[in-house]
Amino acid sequence: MNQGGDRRPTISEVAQHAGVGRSSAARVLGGYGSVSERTRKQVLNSAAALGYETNELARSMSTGVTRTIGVVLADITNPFFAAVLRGISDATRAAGYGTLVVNSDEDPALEDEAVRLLVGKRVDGIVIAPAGGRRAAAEALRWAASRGVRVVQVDRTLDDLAVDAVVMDNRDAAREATRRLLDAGHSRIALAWGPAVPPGTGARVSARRLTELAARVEISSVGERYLGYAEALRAAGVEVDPHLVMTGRQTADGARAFTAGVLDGHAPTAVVCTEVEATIGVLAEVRARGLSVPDDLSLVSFDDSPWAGVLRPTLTTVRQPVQLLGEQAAARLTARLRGEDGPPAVVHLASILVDRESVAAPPAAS
Amino acid sequence: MNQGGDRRPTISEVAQHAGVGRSSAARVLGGYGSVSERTRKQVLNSAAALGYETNELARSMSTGVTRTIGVVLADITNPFFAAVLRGISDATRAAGYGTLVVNSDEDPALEDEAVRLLVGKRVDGIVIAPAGGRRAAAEALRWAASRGVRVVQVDRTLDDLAVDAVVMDNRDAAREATRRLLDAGHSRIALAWGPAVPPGTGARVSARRLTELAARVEISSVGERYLGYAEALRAAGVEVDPHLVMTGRQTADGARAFTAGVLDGHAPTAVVCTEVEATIGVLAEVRARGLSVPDDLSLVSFDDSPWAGVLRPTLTTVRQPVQLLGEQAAARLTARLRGEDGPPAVVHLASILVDRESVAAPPAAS
DNA sequence: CTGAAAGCGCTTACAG
DNA sequence: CTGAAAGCGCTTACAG
Repeated sequence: MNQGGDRRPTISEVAQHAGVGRSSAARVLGGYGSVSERTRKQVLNSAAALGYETNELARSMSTGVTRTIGVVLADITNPFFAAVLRGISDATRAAGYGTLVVNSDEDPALEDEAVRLLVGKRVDGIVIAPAGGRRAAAEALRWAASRGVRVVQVDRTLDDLAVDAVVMDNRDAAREATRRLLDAGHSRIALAWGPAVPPGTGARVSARRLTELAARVEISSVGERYLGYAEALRAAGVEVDPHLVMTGRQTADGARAFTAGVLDGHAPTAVVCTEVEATIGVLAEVRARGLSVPDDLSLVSFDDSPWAGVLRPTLTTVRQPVQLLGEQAAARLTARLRGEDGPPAVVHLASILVDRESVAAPPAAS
Repeated sequence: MNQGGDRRPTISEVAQHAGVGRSSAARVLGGYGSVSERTRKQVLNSAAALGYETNELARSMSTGVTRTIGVVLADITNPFFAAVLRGISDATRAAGYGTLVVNSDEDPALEDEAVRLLVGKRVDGIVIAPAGGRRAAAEALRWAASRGVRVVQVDRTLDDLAVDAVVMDNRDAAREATRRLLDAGHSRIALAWGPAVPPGTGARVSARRLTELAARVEISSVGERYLGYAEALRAAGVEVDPHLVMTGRQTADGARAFTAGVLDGHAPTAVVCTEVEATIGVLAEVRARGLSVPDDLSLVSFDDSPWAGVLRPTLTTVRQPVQLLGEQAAARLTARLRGEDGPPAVVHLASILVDRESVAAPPAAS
């Protein structure tokens, strides 16, 4: 059995062993107040002899501070969120905090439950990538924020939630990506994926409706990317063709189905993929048809990955400083916890476009 | 500002509001003991009215149980560990636990610090992929385990640490992978990566020495993979050629350098890649030289990824149920926490070989 | 500088 | 069933 003595010595025991009062022992072990050099030595010796380690739980109980922050992300299995978490975790660790993670799977109900769990555990603050679109209710989150739990949003923002946020400049990034394709001579440019159409809505939606969805209903990062895409097209005098904007299920399979549909019709000559999974879905369909990137279809994707440099062709991608995103969010949070004041701010991080081989001129006769 | 009333109501306040004793209120809110239907109603009403939520911290303080488990992994940015964490997190959440994660970056010092942090926060148990090789000191971990903190090892095991473990059957998997190559007619088969040679040792090591490193010093999963590779070769009457076993820095760049070296000499016709990063390094070098997989070099890799199906050629890989690995580890831990008794067990999970296009017969004239 | 007391918000025996 | 008391292991005022 791996028992072996469950008890850990307490301050009282150390004090007794050292022959000093409890408060004195607490002062040296807790690192506050002042004590004579002599008693400090005695206490330290006794602590070492007994193998004393402070009980953070008890400490938190009396200080009201846990030095733990909660993190709610869609799915850490997604490389994007894994990197965000890494950034958060590194930054908070450096500041002396522990990190409690929960996956929300983009499910508002799970998210609410996660937030309640974290608040119940008395985390000092929460970093969250809110699920469910800009106008999501996110009751637990709003409740927590209003009760004084510090929260910072990462990657996405909610309407009417006045707390700090750190996001990528998604609109800008998508505009650049689209422009790269425009500059190469394309005008029929697809987007995988765009704003999701609420189930039940007919599949057909106007460009105007897409813009509305993007601006109000969609997860803000996805919405911003659509907006950037549309802006780039319009600036080049190209109309947004709703057929070329994916509005179905936001998964690799969804992207693949979208690609199949669009390739069967008046096909695009290029595509912007806003997520790794979108890229994978698009490529799967393109390859299944024996088509070639970039000869038949040019492609720009988001979220650079080590694989992008090893695929053939190598992929032109929007590289986002994802880990930095997490670090900044955590930094914002710890600053607030340190008492930093001031109105909520939203920090935008710029991305860079990495040119590789997946963009070429459109096929001659189209 | 997002303050707004930092105070949350306590049991005492609810009791007062309900006009009952503190203990009664505690009984209904804590869900223990027995109370009359009447007082239960009153308490519940008051709790709702005041917006009472139990303070888990205080509860933990008196029960000695935090319902939180600690997880120490090398790097969650690695898809393998991300999936492990996901599995752990799902399983523990279902069992009502929170998950505190820390990255160790394969650094024993960071790992020790992480374990201490977790023990300080009084986690109920720890799931860890120990860094530093089978014989690692892992002082904090051994200390924790000996003090009654439940620990289970995942993906790797330490010598002389008598606690549960859940691992992949790495030796078996590597044997299969190597055999696939042997069956295709290869006999010069490289391994990226194999056991790391401690810095300072000359680059040249014998096959015997490699086996010793694999069995005793190397991280157990990596060691097992080397052992499986060697067994398959020997079973086919092929000698292990130490030149074909990567012993340098275990990174994508290290794998690339190894590939370059080996391709400059008496080149192998096939390679087994035991990690995603190894695969990426090998492919990078192969492509830089304009060589073709599988015409010039056959390849089997570990850790299936969505990308593997989209690369050309698609990659023959060993698919491991990584998320399951995490789930099982967490299940083991929660079972122990529930009081399950018995000697420490190590659970082996089988992997399956997914045949795709990256294996062919060796080039005719070699 | 130092010690005894009270308090953090729960749960756990202990009487009624 | 119900309430008052003690205790979990710290920190925080309060006297000396």
